[in-house]
This record gives sequence, structure tokens and C-alpha cells, in this order.
Amino acid sequence: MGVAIRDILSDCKEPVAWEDLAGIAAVDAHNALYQFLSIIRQPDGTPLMNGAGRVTSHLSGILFRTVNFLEKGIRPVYVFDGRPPEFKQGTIEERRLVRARADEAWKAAIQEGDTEEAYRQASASTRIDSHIIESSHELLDLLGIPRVQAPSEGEAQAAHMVRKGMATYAVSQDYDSLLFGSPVLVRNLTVSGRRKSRGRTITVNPERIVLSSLSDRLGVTREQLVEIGILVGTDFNQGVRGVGGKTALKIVKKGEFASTIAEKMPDFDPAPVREFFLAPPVTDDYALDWRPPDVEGVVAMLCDRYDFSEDRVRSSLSRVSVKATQKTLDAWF
DNA sequence: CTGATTAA
DNA sequence: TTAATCAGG
Repeated sequence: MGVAIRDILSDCKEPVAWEDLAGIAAVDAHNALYQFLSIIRQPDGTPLMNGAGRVTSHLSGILFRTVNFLEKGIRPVYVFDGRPPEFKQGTIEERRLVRARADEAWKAAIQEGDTEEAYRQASASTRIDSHIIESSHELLDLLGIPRVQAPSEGEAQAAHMVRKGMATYAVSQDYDSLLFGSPVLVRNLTVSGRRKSRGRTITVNPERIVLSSLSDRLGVTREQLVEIGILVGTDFNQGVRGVGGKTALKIVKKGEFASTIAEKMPDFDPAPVREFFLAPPVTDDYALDWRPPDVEGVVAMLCDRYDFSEDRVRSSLSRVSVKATQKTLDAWF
């Protein structure tokens, strides 16, 4: 998933306090939904579902995450993917295959009574279908949270919005938005800070990556960062075999990007991928306004159709409504 | 993941 | 106050 440059970014991440995150967060919707769907499951991997068998994990995630964001003065805008570029097709098909295999392995693990393996495989089988997208749209609209339809990659659109000053930072677990030029990326924007890792719960804190300090720290331009990405591999191209972040950084700083590609991957033309990162399709045709949640609408959707507990839904929404009537941060309603 | 409950 | 556990749909 995403560009594998984590190992050269360790010094470029700064822990960030919630107070410093008040602002407009351009959320990579696909990434957020994927996280919700892969993690919000029962121990054997079964996702939350309504009586009719419709998956509801993502709706639970959106609801509670949104309320928390608003309480902390963070105004989220969800940025949805549009049509992927042709050269992503390989990655898309590969992922489809991986998901299908995970789906089989999930069933097998349940047969064998291996719960942990079942959970792992179920997570890996996560797919975002039209029901997931449409129900997410519907819930966000009822919550009064704006969403933007990207012409192509959501991460590219989010980066564009931050560059234009329309959003304060991009939110994703992937680093692609940096290659797309987002001045600021925030990761681990989870409220609880808790995460299961091999059975143990560990705390994960929000971290911020500022593109300009990253450039300073590593001594590379954004263009060179894109070259590094292409060398290690992105969603849009296979990387050079045996080249990870550290090696790619050296190659690019020596100005040997083109020669390395020519030597190691003679059949690959990196120009379209480079161009896609540097000037991706984006749009300015969107409106950002935050409205108070339509409480009855949310209840009608989540409780009547998706079998959520009315008590839980109303009490979480009340936290937003109360906030909205206060005159502190909430001039924006 | 998140909120609620329980244990420490 | 905080850390672990459970259920949610």
C-alpha cells in the first residue's frame, strides 16, 4: 500500500499534540475506510453487519471518528477517489488477487479454529465496494461533513487542497500525499491512541510530517522525492529490485535516477509516473461547508436501516450538538 | 476503531 | 487515574 519510503522518514516525523491539530483535515477517504473495515471486526474477522448482512464497520468508524474530530476543533473533509490512472491497473489486479486469496485463507482458518489467523486474513480480504462508498457518502452528508470527489487519486486531491490553503493538512497512513506535494501530512490520527499489535495493545500518537522540513532534512527536492518513490515502488510502478529507501536516496542524490532506471528496468518509462505525481488531475470544483448533523436523519439511517443502537448514536451526536451551540470554535456551523 | 465496563 | 477487556452491528 502506498509508497515504501518509511525507512528514510523516521527523522522527519514529529509528534503532534491534539491542540495543534485544530483546523481543516483533508482525509484520504479510501485510506480511512480501509482502516475502519480492516480493523473493526470481531475476533474471528467477521465485520460488524446489520441484520440483512450489510457491512457496517465503516459507518461505526465514521460516526465516532467524526464526533471526536469536531470536539477537538478538527473539521474533516473526506476526499474520495475518482478514476485511477491506467498504469495503476497492475496494482489493482494484484490487490484483487491478494484479497481473493485472503478470503479463502480466512474461511480455512475459521474451519481450523485458528482465530488469530482468521482475523489477519479477514483484514487482508477487506474490499471497498459500491455499498461501502455510497453508505459512507450518505452518512457524511447527514453528519454535515463535506466530501470532495477527486477526478483521480484522492491523495492527490487532498494534497492540492492543502497546497491551496483550503485545508490545513492531509490525513492518511500512506506517504503518497507528500509526493503529490502536500505541505503537511498527519498520520495516526486516531483518537484512542490504542492499537493492537500481536495481541498486545500499544499506544500510537499522531505524527506530523512537514514536506519542507523533510526536504531540508534529507537534502532532496519534492521532484527527487518522487524519484525515490519510483525507485522503491509506488502504486503506479514496480520498484527496482533490491532498492529500498536508503539506497534510493543515495542514487537520487548522486543524480543517478535516470541511469539506474535505464540499467535496471530498461523497459520501464518513468516519465508518466513522475508526471502523475508532480501534476496529477485535481479539481477546484468543490464546496467546503460544515453543517450541524441531521440527528433524526442519522438515526433513521443508522438505527432503522443498519441496526445501530439508538442510545449510542444519539449520545455521540449530542456531543456535537452541544459543541455547536457553544460560541467557542463553532462559528463555522 | 471507539465507548463502556471492569480491574488494578 | 490508568490499563486491560469486551461488545458494537
